[in-house]
Amino acid sequence: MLRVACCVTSPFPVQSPASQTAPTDPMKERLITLIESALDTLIADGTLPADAKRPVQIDRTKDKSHGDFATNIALMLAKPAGMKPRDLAEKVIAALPQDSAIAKTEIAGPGFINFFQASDWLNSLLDQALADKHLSVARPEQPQTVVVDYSSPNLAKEMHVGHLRSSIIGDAVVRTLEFLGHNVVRQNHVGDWGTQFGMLLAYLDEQKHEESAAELSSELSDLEGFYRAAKQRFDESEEFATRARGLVVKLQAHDPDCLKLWGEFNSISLSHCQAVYDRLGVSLTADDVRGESAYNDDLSQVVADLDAKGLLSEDQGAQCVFMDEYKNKEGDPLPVIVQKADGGYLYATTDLAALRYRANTLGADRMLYFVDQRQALHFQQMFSLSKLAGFVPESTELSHMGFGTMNGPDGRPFKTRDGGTVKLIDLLNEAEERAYALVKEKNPQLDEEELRTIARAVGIGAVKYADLSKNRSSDYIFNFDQMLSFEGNTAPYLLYAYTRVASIFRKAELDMTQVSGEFLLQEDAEQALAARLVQFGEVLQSVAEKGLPNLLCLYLYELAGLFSSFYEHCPILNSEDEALKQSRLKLAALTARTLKQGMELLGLTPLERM
RNA sequence: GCGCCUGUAGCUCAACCGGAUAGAGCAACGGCCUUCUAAGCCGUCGGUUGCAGGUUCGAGUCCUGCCAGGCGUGCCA
Repeated sequence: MLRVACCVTSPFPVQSPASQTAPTDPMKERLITLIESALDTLIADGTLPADAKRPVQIDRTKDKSHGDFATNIALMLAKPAGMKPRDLAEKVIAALPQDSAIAKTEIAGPGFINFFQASDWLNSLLDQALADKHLSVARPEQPQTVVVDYSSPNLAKEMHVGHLRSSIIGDAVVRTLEFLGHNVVRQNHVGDWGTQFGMLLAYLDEQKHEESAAELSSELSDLEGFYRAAKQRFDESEEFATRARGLVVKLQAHDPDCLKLWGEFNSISLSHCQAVYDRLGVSLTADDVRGESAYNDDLSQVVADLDAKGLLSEDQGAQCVFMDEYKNKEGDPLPVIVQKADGGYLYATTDLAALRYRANTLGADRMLYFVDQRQALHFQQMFSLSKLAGFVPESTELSHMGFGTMNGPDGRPFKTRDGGTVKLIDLLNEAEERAYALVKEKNPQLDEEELRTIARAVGIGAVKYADLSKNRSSDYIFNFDQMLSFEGNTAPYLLYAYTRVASIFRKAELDMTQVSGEFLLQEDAEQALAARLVQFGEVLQSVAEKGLPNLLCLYLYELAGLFSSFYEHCPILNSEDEALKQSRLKLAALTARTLKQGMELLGLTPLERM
């Protein structure tokens, strides 16, 4: 694997322009403005010292009895003001300008100020979202160009479960960034170069003398088997291994025969990858492929430029850059080796070239790398060095969105019974088969074609959601049964919630856009659902900033749960009051659209029935 | 040795910049289908947040020291 698996805390923090221009929740912004105004008043009348001002923190409350929003500002300023927190809170409230969005304020606990939002205000937010194709999700004031490096399989091998996380999580973040209005450039940095390739070409060359072209072609279609055979030769024969290493150098020297062999691998292997992407619903295409080899011509220049900057030094025959921040086990400076003693270039050299390309040619404001956590040190070094060398502007945000290792139920790295890697395609087949059996059992009356369509959405969705719903940074326990249980916090739960809404509109013979009237939110279930609906944009913003799709999963799961509760407790079509019926239809319609949009951003396929 | 990550209910995971009574799902147990899809809803049970200190009005969250596991640490990617 090349760049298989979260979020690492870099010792060299990079600025996040995203967070500076981020549109937050409109209600929070409004409250912050009001509170700041109140603080100014208190400073002016001498209640607070002039230097007491600090960022106002507004949180959504967890408990409804605490209202909708809360601020701890009185607790923060109690000491500088020399007042008891609750007394200060009282002053703050008294100094708050009138605002129609707020129905009530209260002091609670040690000195929190709780805000209860006015129902008119909430209703107007809901109506705005309903009237907007973009669901009232704010667009950035200044869209960024975000280059996202994800999936990036090794073309020398078949894709396996280790590639799931990067591909799926990366794709969800990419979709979210695009929806928000950023300019996203996908980069599939496939491994089409390097030592492993030398081994394969050496083996291919060997086989050419022993097999017909037809046999060879057939053998190549099973890349996995081909790779194993080559690896075996490599491990067993020193002579073969030497030849393999030599071929890497020949490749780098653009030897025509080598290049021809190499081209055969690429086209076959890429077609396998594309089939998996299509099946998985990952939005990558051939246009997004820019493999390691694409930077070959620039590698010598990278080294020369490092030299020109005075960063390069030779050590034991290799061309290295030493940075003070990085030490080895003896406490001596740790090098980044950019050219081996034999003249060959390395992974690091390629990544530096890629960083420069992405900054200069692609014009990246931000670069995200969805790559295995184990490569954290490598990326820290690359990020530091690329800025030190001036390959990337200081202002560019560079983030390694690392993720944990894929483990089996035993907590050990995930393998098949015989110790091999699990092919992605096998996993997807299994998921669809299980889903098919379940769908058929629940809805035997559906025709075959629809059964298959549903099984695909449910099965593939379950696999993706299992991964998306977990925090990127922790190791991942891969469990077939859990992944495909289809109960609880799973993709089918979200899909099901959506079909329930769709079913209502089907039954009523209404289009989801054919809703009117005013919101009348009386029941707890209605209010809770409504309050959650207006938080969609805020959640998407977090996903885009942090690269954590599990936040969107959590939101959608809670939204679906709140809808289910509403659905059970509040009759919609059977409502006796026509105005109430219209209000509930509107709530259902907005829920449906939010769920659908959210699922699409996760790369799930919403279904009208299941 | 040094560095990074992880440790929360029996299991899998949440917990927004330090905030109020640490939440879900699975499993277990008990209710709810003549009424919009029961892949659902409602409820019960389940916790010394690895351990010990510290900072704070307030700590799962921040600091220090331990313990356990994983990963990384010069010519692989």
